[in-house]
Amino acid sequence: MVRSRTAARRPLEADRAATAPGTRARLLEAAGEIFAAQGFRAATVRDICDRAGANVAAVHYHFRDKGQLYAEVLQHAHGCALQRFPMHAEEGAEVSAERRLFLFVRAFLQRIFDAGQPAWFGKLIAREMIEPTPALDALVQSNIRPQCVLLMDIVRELLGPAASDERVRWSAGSVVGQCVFYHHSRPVVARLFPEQHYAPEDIERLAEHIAGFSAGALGALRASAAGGDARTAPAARRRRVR
Amino acid sequence: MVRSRTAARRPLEADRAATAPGTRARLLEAAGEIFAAQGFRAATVRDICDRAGANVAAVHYHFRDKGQLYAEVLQHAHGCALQRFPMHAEEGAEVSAERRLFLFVRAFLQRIFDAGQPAWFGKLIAREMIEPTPALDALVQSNIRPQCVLLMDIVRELLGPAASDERVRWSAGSVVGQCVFYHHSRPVVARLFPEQHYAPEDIERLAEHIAGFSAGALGALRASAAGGDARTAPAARRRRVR
DNA sequence: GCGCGCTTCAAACAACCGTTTGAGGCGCCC
DNA sequence: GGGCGCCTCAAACGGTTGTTTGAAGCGCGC
Repeated sequence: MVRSRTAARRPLEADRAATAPGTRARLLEAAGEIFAAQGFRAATVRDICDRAGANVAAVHYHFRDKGQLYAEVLQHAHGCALQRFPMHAEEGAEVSAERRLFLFVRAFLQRIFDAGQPAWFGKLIAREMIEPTPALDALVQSNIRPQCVLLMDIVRELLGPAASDERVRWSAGSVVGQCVFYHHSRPVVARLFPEQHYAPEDIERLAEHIAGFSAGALGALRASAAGGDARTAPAARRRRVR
Repeated sequence: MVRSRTAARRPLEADRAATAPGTRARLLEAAGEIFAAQGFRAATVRDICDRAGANVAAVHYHFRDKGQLYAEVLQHAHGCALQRFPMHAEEGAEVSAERRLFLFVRAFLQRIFDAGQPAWFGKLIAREMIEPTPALDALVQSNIRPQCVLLMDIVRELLGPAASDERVRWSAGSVVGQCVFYHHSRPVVARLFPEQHYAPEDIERLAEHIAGFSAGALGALRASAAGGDARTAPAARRRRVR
């Protein structure tokens, strides 16, 4: 059978990756989905090539082998996620710390549960958590660390100046932990609570809960650190979030 | 070659699992380590049997197949972790909800970060999260769900009777999410905060933070749900945890 | 037209995996 | 002691996997 061919009208000296939806690009896309869904070992090059509409030998031709294909998929996914999710929230001028916390949480959830193009990026990262590869170091430095300091600034403001670095760090972990929980532990959550869904409006309400939960906790910690509750520090007063 | 045999002096009607360090028990132990280290798919029954000092056919004999072996490993591991770190640390009679929350969190962390015998338990669970196997259904029903309702009872008590089921569910998720975060995202946390360690005393302090963070949040949610903070409901008053 | 790279193809190769088989060892009880 | 379960063993059976092969398709410059 002959597949419709749209490809390969290009000068000799051009880089392979430069052509539009060539076999190589389709392989990268298909491999990303299948690696994310099945893991490196369980994914088969035959499945990948089938989905990409390519021959089995194409993997050996365009990439050296299955391992090299996986490495390039990781870098490709990293690049996609970087340009798709810039870290700054587009809100004007002065915003309260509570509001910024909510914005951070909502954006975090939206990225994680994004059903768009690189939906498999989050899963690839989750797999890196269990079996880290050398590619993780670069990802943490360039992508994750800036988000981390952004959150820690918000948390420190809500905790007040008396909070220790360890307290700030742990509290930031508490916020992020709540966010990633519903993604990383989704199989268990789905079995315990089938009524939980992840449509955009569900994400919005979940973000409100997590931000409200965390703001309440940070306010309480600030108050209790300020010496019992004999005199509640000014910014420790609880406010309705949103 | 003949291995030293200490096994198999038992009446006919006895359950197989009752004998001491028989082939079956050695298989469970070896399979746990290898499944945790390599994942279900990547682990081979030949590796497992080699480490257990057993024949390849032993898996088919004692368990039906590789999948059944994995399922029993999961339940065995969780059972070990549960009885190794029970939540009720020989504490008498009446315990406050805050105290029970702390006990729950600490036991949860201890099970996950335990460096002792079933150290691979946490890794097995983490793998199930991103790559669920059919064995997960049974584990959730028989082992995880009871823990879940236990936590939800504590959370509901701290949230007060006015809390909706959804609020209780999400708040329980917030507590568990904080706990699993440091384990599941350990590669990232280690790169961001190399100073974070997980010795028993670190676990203790981390448990205090998570329980305090959560108790503060639940108290704040209870107060804000009770109509602003014009009149704080009796049990909504924040108490020092521990 | 013709040779020349670049790319794709079907088919096969070699290795490995989970599972099964059938024979036998071993302790136990009648 | 002889039959009977329980358990273990080496060996092989299909099936699947990643990889390789050699031939062919195709555009392009001469």
